[in-house]
Amino acid sequence: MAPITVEHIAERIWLSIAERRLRPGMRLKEAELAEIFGVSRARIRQVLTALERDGLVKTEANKGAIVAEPSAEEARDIFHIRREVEQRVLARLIGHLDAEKLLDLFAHVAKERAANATNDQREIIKLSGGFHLMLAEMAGADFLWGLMRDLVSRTSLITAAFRDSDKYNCGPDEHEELLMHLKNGDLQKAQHAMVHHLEHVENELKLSGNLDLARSLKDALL
Amino acid sequence: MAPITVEHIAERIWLSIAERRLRPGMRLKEAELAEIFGVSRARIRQVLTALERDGLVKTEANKGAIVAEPSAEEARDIFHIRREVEQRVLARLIGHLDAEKLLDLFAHVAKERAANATNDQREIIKLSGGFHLMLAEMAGADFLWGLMRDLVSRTSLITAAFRDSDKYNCGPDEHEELLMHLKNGDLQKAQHAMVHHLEHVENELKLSGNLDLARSLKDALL
DNA sequence: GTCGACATTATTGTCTACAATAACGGCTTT
DNA sequence: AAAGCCGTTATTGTAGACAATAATGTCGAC
Repeated sequence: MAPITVEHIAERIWLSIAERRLRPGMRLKEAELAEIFGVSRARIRQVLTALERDGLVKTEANKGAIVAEPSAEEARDIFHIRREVEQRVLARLIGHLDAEKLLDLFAHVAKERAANATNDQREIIKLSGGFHLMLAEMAGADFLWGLMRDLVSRTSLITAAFRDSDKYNCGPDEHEELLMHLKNGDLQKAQHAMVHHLEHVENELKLSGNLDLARSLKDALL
Repeated sequence: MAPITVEHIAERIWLSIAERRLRPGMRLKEAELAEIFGVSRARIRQVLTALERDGLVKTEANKGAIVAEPSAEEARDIFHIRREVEQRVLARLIGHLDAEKLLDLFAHVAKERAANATNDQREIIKLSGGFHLMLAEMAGADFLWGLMRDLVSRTSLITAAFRDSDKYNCGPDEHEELLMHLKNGDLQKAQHAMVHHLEHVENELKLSGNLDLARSLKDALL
């Protein structure tokens, strides 16, 4: 049996948040999580600090951790910064790209397509974020990769919080279009496609209106 | 006496790195640090994960932590992203600014000036970074604030690694000029001043120089 | 009956001891 | 003598026990 690692647990929680099974504001008690995953509290503590770093949970001293409750303004900040980071990633990637990497990327998109066909939500979420992280990793820029991991996590949370439908769709088509431009070595078009892609995701969220799902108790009663 | 908190230790190490008393590549053994600061290893562990999040140290599984060794390319990435984030901070700040906050900001610059006058390096470092964090905090944007904390830390490291002179100078004059534009409510000029300020800092680095060896850990921290 | 102080309980924060792992040095072997 | 294997040692990873803190419920006074 595979060992239960910190990353494994963190991913599990991330997916639960992205799938809306864990809602913003929900409390995450250490002992409870330790019981569920069959590990010690020390391990859970590491998981929670990692999740906090990625903006998925918020912890307060002596009060424990809850699933983060992003505001609409924060969501816009995140998309704004993400736009810049992704463009930078592409600029750095252009120099490091070779045929093998391109093949890997296209293969990844193929997997996304397969997951979409079978409607496997969990897989779709993992692969959608994975595509963007893959670009950052191939760019060989550790700092940007770390930022992207953060931004992808936060985007998942935002999507879960502000999207109407249950579908999480960072579409394969737009990913593939992007790859075509990369294959042609056309940075500007690739960046443009990326920006368009992100705007597409952002525009499907209800960021302007009042958010109605999973607010805190006091907000719900006022 | 004040209790030794995690943040306190982290700041202490951050300052040592910024002052070049801890050099990139230097090993940070948990037991040693615990001894020096008179706390348990568990506490040190928290400190190291916090420092890793801010890009100041790099840890490898079962191999411990070392002071991070940023590359010149990474440095450029960091400055590039920081430029965007700072501009966003200013954009968000404009709406939240009032007379009291402006006074606090000017007071902060005055402190910077005082520290410069007495040539108190440690204070200069703290205040220089603090100014930028103050802007982010006043903007009321948690996400951007977190990013800025990260970026300020990394900038300190970069400055320590790639700068010739021992002076760390995020000048008060340029900070004050920025504040004047904010006071006038002129976002564009403020952003322009910020970009210029950051370029100024970046241009004083030499991105080909490399680093030399390490002294003892105790000496670096005392 | 309501407000406030106090005791109780639940939860997080910290420390110490133990286990696992990787670096180091000596030994054997060719 | 050099290279590779193996045992020792140093260092990190993990777990469980204990302490501190905040939330909750209860009792008493006005």
